[in-house]
Amino acid sequence: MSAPSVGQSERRSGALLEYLARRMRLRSESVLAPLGLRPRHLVALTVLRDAGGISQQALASTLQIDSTNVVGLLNDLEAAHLVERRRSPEDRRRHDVFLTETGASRLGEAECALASAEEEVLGALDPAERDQLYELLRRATSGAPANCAAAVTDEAELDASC
Amino acid sequence: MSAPSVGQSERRSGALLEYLARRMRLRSESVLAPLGLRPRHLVALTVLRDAGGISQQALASTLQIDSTNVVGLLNDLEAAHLVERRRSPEDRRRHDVFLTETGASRLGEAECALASAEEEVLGALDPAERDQLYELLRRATSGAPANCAAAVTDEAELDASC
DNA sequence: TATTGTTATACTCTATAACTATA
DNA sequence: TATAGTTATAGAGTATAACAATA
Repeated sequence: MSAPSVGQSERRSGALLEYLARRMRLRSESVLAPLGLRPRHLVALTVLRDAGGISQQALASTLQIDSTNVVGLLNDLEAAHLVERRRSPEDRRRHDVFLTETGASRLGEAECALASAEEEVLGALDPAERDQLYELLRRATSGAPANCAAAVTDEAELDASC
Repeated sequence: MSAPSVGQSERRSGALLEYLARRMRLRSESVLAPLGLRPRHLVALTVLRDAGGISQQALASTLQIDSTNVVGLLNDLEAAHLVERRRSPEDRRRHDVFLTETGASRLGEAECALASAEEEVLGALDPAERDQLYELLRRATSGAPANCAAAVTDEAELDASC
């Protein structure tokens, strides 16, 4: 490959995101393994740091994974004492999920260890561009994840436009 | 979740990328299904548009997937007449892989159809920011995918720095 | 009756090992 | 002997269906 540009004609970010995320995930795996974490554990911990105390359902919706799989994910993390399930006093069906102190510090270590993975995967970008990318990703992921239902209804119209 | 920021303390893009790519993949799936494509097919086609004629090994290395899985991937795409395997005249062990005209136009349709998925997933970004993101992703993914071996050796030092 | 969480299970994706053919 | 591609197969990851407890 001689300086290839993946996806030029329609300028869609989809394939590029998939491509870059895969590279990052592969490199992250080996860095996270010594900490007993997998990439999806990292994402879950990261979400819980900001949204601690949410229910498993809400967590599933935020992570966009099936709620049945949240069970296993939390079983892993709880067994490692990184998160805690507390039966909600308001609604006894619910479990509120919290990051433990151990979990918070483990997450910090993980993010620290990820420096080398980023170094490699984002090597083509200079520090300023990496900051820019981080900021854009942060803003994009901060966006309301709840607008899915509304957006789906517009789908047909959008498709016709191009 | 009240305007959460996923990953603030160490400012690592890893979890954000994984998170955003997953959202994009999930939305892409339903958009691509009518075209008989899956997200990983799209990535493969996108790479082949720019690097047509490469061997299956090289494709595996570029896509960062195991070469055994390239077989099945290409079987799918070849059955749909989107790519073509040609026995290399120089080295008869090798298959050179090419995007067909059908493949190129199907890829165009797919990218077009992905507009709605992007609209939804990148909804928090304005058009200028989306262009900026696209450009950063394009540059990051254009970087040499061959430097893995070299970079791995530096790993230990980098880890110690933070 | 609807919802939260759980289990069991099937399906997809991916990786490992052994094989064929060319070099 | 080494490399390109293939097959078979086991392991993760994910989704679907049925169930228990609570609302």
